Amino acid sequence: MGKKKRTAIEPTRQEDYPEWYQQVIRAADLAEVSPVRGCMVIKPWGFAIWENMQATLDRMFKETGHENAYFPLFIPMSFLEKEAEHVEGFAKECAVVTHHRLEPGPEGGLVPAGKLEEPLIVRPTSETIIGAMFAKWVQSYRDLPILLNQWCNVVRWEMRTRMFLRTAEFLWQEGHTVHATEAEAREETARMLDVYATFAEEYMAMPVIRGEKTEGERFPGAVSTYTIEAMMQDRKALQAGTSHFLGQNFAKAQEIKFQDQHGQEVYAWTTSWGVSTRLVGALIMTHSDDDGLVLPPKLAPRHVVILPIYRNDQERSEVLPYCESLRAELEGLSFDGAPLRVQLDDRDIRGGEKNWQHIKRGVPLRLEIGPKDLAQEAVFLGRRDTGEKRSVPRSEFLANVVSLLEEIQQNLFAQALKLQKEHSHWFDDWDAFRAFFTPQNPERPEIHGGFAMARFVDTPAVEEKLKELKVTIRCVPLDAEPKPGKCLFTGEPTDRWAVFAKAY
RNA sequence: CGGGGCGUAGCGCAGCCUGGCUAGCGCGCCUGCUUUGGGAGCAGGAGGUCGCGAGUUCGAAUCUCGCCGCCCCGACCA
Repeated sequence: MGKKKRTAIEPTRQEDYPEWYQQVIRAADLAEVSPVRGCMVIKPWGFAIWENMQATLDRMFKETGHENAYFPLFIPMSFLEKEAEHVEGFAKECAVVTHHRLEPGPEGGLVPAGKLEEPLIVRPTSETIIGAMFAKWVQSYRDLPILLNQWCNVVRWEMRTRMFLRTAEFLWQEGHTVHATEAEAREETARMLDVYATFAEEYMAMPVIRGEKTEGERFPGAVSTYTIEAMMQDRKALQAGTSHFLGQNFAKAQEIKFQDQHGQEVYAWTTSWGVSTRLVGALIMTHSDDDGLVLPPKLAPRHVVILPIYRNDQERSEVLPYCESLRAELEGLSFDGAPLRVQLDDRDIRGGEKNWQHIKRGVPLRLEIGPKDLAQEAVFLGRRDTGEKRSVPRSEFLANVVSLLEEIQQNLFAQALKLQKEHSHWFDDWDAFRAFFTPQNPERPEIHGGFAMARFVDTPAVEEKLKELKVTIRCVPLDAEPKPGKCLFTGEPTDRWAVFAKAY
């Protein structure tokens, strides 16, 4: 009779969004903080989601002509120093290795010994080390393009960390390519942004805005940075992937040059692009609800979990074979080009508890199978995204399960798109813009704001003004039609406009 | 790195201000019985260097100082 329905996650999103996020991760058993400052342990369920992301992206990279390779974790400090903007961008957050040995200390314990002649940086990104290799590999226009990708970990010594969204060490992929012409490199940059956007929308069911970063938000050393931006359920923006056109900046810094068709020695054009385990955080904040994680079927480690219900050995001996055969039939079906991922969970714990575990972990479909279902040749189906529960004839379920998963995938996308649209507005008026981003209760800010679209001129003055509101320019959408008028912040005439939001 | 909060059993917390029996409570865990279509009930039980280190004191979870970690806000960033 409580006025509030009990939710699996407390607090709810409305009550305390950041805490809700932490609790979802715990309840779904995705990850834990580790004894190492700023670093997380990704647990099997969380890692399985990442593996599914990896598998799909890896296939997409290969379909676009890329090959995987691996470069060292350690980068000589002098490499990082080569590109001025690049150094400045990363210098503040680098882990530095200075010794190569440990010796017993004077009062027990160990002390570093064997000082390195040149300190090594634990890679925050690999432009420089890969560029050094590119310089060796590229001599002729016939060597180009080189299209590489690596899956690895990187370290950025962050002041403030959040599980999946920002940790000192994280997993990612970084693509690095070299091209003979600017046009080709630009095309590559655009192609990979498109791969990311497609992945986000079709696999993560997460609508994104494709856009270009302004000067202040650009990758250190890049000529242009492109991004996909997604809206989380607290209406903050999350940069979910970036693709950089590096121009000849790194080529010049690292002497990546070749002889073209005319025998002229020229600098090459490079790109880089990456997505990280941050995508898991994006996934959580896009779809999950007050009962825990909600997973889009295409990335769910399990599509269907079968929960046998029985009271005694007699019933058990009848129910289990029914479940087994159901599993076998389900595994014979295919969804998104692979066999259905099915779990038969016959652990000896209470049904209610077990059921909730799978709800909290976001399994798209649950089948509760007891004697009644056997008698009716039916399954009792629970659907995670809508919460709907109903009995369905077994044959009908088997005939429809694949399209049902498709429907869930579509539904999650539609819901997320609806949220994004509802909280995206055009602004011509500074006061309205400010009101949009000002919480009602500054002590304990409620969920507010969203994506604001407005005209602007790309100057530091604008970014200063935005700082007061804790708002950033997310991007200039790629499909932005020029809209002549005045800059919302400075009043100067302009036809450029951008998406503004509070961001992670 | 600046401001704020927190750190007591696996999780969530009380106790601290005003130092003093054996450090409690809820959930979870183990055992038994009863249950069983829905996050079970009863009984019994296990589990704690009270974040770490110094200090004050006859005596510290409690007071003082230092350090570490986590969370929130800021600066910075994927």
